[in-house]
Amino acid sequence: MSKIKEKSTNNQNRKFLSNCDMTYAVEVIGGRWKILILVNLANGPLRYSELKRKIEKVTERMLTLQLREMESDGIVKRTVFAEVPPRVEYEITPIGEKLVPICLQLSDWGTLHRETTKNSL
Amino acid sequence: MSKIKEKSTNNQNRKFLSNCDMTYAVEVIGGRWKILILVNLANGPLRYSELKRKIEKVTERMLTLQLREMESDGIVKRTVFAEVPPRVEYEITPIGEKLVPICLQLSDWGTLHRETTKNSL
DNA sequence: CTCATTACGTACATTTTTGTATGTATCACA
DNA sequence: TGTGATACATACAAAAATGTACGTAATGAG
Repeated sequence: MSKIKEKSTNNQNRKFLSNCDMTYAVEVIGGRWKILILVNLANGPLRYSELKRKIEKVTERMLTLQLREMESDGIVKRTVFAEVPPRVEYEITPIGEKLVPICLQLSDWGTLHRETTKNSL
Repeated sequence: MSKIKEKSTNNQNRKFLSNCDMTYAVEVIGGRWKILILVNLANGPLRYSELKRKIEKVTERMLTLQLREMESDGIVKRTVFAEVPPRVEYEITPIGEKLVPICLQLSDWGTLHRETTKNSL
């Protein structure tokens, strides 16, 4: 906003102003099941049915939908094996990996927040 | 899940299993306008109309709704001054502050992700 | 021949989120 | 007396997300 010469807080402000990337990131992980999927894949690839079992409450439809979105967002990779019965494996992509530590921080924050607010609210 | 003695990767798994906190955190920041509000408040308190001006596309209704939710989630504080015309200021709470750096990381990730995928997708 | 398994697809219903439009109280100022 | 500013509220509508129920192809096991 301010035109040209400014120092110290300017880097911060830059980031604040490029908020689209932030909103964008939240959209990418914002689905009801996406971060659960992400962290479940953090230990290595899993097939569809394994994911289904790990995330008990998700329906097949939702699991499929979220995986497809994550795939087209480039954070998971889908591999089909030509077998019968079918076998499909999902794994995190390198850029998806970079989300994992952030998710863990969110988890920590969530824990902290719960502990904090259970006393005050 | 596994009952008792396990070492190395166990801490990781613990975190992964406490995924509720993660989901919870995503819900807290998941509203369409919440992180924008958050980072706009990161430099100090703002009044309603100032927020409105900074986040141009938000409607008054949405701004109010999101602020109310953030208030009841304990990440922003609302202060009413008994003046006419009315004056209401919003500021981040200490625990809300702790979300800011995480949001910035998300922003960075978003930037990176865009740069990466614009070539490959 | 029948049944189970796997990884989905599809139609439809419900819920949640977001948006649009309009109204309101108070007071200062012209 | 009329107008503008502020920080909302409220009714209604549209859109997006999520859920429910059921179907499907291929094949090996019994």
